[in-house]
Amino acid sequence: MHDDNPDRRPHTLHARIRAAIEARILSGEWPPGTRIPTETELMVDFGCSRMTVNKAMASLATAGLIVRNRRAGTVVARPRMHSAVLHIPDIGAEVAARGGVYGYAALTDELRPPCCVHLGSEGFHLGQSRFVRSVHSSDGVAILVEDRHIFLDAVPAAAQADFATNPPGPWLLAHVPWTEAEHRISAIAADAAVARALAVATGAPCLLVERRTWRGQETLTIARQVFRGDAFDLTARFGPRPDSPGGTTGLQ
Amino acid sequence: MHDDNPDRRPHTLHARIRAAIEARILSGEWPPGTRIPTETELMVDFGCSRMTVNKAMASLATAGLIVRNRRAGTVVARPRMHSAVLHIPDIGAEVAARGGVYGYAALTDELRPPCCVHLGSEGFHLGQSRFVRSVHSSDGVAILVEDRHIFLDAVPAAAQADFATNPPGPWLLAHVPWTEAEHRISAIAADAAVARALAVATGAPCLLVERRTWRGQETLTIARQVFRGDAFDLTARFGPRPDSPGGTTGLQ
DNA sequence: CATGAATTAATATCTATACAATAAATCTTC
DNA sequence: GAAGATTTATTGTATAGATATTAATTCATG
Repeated sequence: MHDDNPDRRPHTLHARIRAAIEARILSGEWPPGTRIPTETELMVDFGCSRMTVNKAMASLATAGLIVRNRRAGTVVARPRMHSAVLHIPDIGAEVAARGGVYGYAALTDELRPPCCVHLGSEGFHLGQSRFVRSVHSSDGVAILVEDRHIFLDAVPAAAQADFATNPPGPWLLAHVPWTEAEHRISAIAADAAVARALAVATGAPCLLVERRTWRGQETLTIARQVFRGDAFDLTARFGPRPDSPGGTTGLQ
Repeated sequence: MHDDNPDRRPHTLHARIRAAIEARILSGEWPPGTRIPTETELMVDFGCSRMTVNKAMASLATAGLIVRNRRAGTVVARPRMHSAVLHIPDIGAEVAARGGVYGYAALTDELRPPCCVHLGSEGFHLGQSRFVRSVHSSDGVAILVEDRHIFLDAVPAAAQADFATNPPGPWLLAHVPWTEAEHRISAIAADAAVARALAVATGAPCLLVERRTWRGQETLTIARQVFRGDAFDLTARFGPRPDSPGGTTGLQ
């Protein structure tokens, strides 16, 4: 028995409408903030009833792709920090939320030619990237060492961004819509380089978060973050159903 | 400005219908497998149109609480292992998936009187619990030390379960519906007891997962799992929208 | 009995319409 | 021109009905 829906085109009308709008958002044709046609206009465009358009739009709204307001209309949502169930941590915001003074310093910032990058045991062939190694601190205490690759094919704007004083994580979240992320979390012992950067003993337990983020098939960024084990934890709070609250991160 | 919805009762009709059915499922009045009244019956019960019932049911279905089939009707879904975005790991299944021989041994199994339990820096007053300390291994190598409390007020059936040969995690997942879970993930150094149980050096990096699971307001279980840092990682893969694939765990 | 055709019970989708709720825009009045 | 009232554009919810789709069941036929 072959695939029942080979062209990936949903067969129901409201699903097709949803897919059409979603495609324009994810492709970047309708960037965040773009005003989307009204239900009445879409009803004419697609030659169907408003209820059908409404079903498609309601689905996009609960998915967080668009924001709807009575009278004001519907706009493409900007990428939201807290939308993910295990959210992508913004260390600066976490430190500030606890009243600490956040510090950021870039140690390395360079362009890297297309190469094979290793994540875990796999190797990937990837295009030119901007590579930034940075240290993040709270009240002068180093908390996190981060190695980040941003792939310029997928995110050309990253070539001009200022990562000397601004951490790349929040910049990416604010500017780049993503469709998928993978976190890999493990415990490692600090090696000499990490121990020096974090001012801990060699062999001290650290939390390693390796993250890869995609838009569609395209890899946007790969991050390798090493947190001080005694200063950081990751917290994810969620329900078995998708409408549940998102996660948080916490400094101990 | 006070709370706009103090009684927590949704004001729209389809949301009230959804809430009514959801309540019966979560309370256990309609356990998994129960046949739910047809749309036509509910339409009469609630005195509304079938479309309104349909909207409520469609929402429950996408949330994964019910399973709908044409002609066959609608039944309460059974709790699914993989529904959570960061899923609750079933170590036995993970080991088996990699062709390893899974081992489980309970070190302690006792009833504990109502007391205050500490999780992180907070203390909670909780009822009588069954406490099980166990070691999980892969091919004879200890991977995980787990301390688990199961609260008998919330899960009375746990008093009779056999945890001498069956790990409590999968038993809970199979028997107890839950509404919310919190994971707290950090890196710690192995203390003497953990080092002995896992056969690693004292001070070796370990991944600590503290998990608390609720049904409604009631705490079902608290688990403290210490994984060998060099043998385990947690992987979460997800999208910014709720219709994305779930997470996995992995043994390295 | 076995096989296939017809029936039927249930969900799935779509339409057309109505009215409610919200907030932006506009107008009135001082 | 500022404050308040009114209009209006847009989304949100609900209804009643129509038709499509699916799969369990029953029935007919060999």
